[in-house]
Amino acid sequence: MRLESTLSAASSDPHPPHGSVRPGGRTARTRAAVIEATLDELVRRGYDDLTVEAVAARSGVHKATLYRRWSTVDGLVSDALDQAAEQPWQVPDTGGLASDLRALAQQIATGFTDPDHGARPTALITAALRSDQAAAALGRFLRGRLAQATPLVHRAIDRGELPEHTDADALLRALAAPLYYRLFLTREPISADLADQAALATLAAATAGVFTTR
Amino acid sequence: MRLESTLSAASSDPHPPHGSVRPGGRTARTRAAVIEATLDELVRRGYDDLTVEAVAARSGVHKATLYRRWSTVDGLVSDALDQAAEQPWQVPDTGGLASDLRALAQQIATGFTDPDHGARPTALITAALRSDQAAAALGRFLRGRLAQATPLVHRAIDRGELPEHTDADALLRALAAPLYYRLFLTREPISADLADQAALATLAAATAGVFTTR
DNA sequence: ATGCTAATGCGACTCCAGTTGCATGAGTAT
DNA sequence: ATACTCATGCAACTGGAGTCGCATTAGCAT
Repeated sequence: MRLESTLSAASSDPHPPHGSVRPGGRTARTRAAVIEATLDELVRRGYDDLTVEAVAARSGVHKATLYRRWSTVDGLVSDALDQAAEQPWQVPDTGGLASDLRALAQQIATGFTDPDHGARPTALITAALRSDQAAAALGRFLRGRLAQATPLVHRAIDRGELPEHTDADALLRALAAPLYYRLFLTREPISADLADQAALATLAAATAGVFTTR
Repeated sequence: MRLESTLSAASSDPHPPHGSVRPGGRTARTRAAVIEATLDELVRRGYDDLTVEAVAARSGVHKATLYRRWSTVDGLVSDALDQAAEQPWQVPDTGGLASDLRALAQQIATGFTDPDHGARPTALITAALRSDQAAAALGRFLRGRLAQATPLVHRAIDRGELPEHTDADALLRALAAPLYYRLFLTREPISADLADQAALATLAAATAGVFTTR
């Protein structure tokens, strides 16, 4: 099948693949197709049935190519996570700490529970816990998100809503932990109420000075 | 007409649970040896290299027997978790909520970080996240522990340290979540300070009434 | 456009996890 | 103690994941 008159729309991908010597159109298209197929397979069949051959079949990329570039299914999941980490993220900025925390908690919760778009993130993180390599990628992803959210805390400190030496990382982890704990460790459903509860609990602890350093 | 067909069908579970028809000496010994070998392998080689054949070799139980009773390595991990859940657990009771929470958080933290005995629990839970079946066993384990700890909260309510309608489950999850989050999701080391912080944060939120129902 | 080379396609091959049918041994009932 | 049944040992077999050498295609430079 020839693509001579191709618009090479995929070549506008602002995220060139890893250390490829030839980051041109085909390589990028291959990566996009493979990640897409990986996520599809994850959502439809689950990690247990995620096989390199299935991804090869769905993506139209040959099995040997997948093994050469990603080695294993762990590599596929890791790369999908790294790509997710590259996506920009809009952190809430409502003008007040309480509403910011609430919005952030809701954002996290709906990101995984939204009936339309929640399946992929959920499947991806569940899958990430299934190998050391992908777990490392998950760690990178979560730390990246955390770093993007710290301004939220610093704004609150500047407004005088939080003690001077509040540890932004500790606060944000405290907010996210209960949600992730239930989603991926106990695998219980979470509700909007739980997200609000996490926001309120974090707010109470933070204003009490629990997250201040020294 | 075949009368025996219904009877035999009912009794022909290819993977009988531990309440076997013949729970006598050998079966129990086999299970103990296999779980022991599974934990050993998990700690020494990790889940990635946990293979049924390795457990068979270490336990001295034949490979086919393992496949018959546990099906896969997931089953081995699940059974190890179920056995862990059967172990009794001593919940702190120091006479005060603050010290109870602190002791509980420390107990959880040291349970995974103690250089002598922390490796097995850590390896076991990490492994449990690697299959749906074992994750279900982990859920059972965590919910069981939770249920055992609720009296701690009820004692505090009786002492007047917490609001009347405080949700014990919500409070205890809030205490444990940050620790598990870091141990098994971001895979960061945890310290005694973090455990204290979790206890203090939970205390602040609980006394503020965040965990009250209705 | 031409040639060079990285990236991918292709199919056969290897190897080991997992299965199966039968033999043997341990537990239990009578 | 005897017989019966379930659990385990045993070894051959199967299937598919993963590998390899070579052919083909597409990116990039001149």
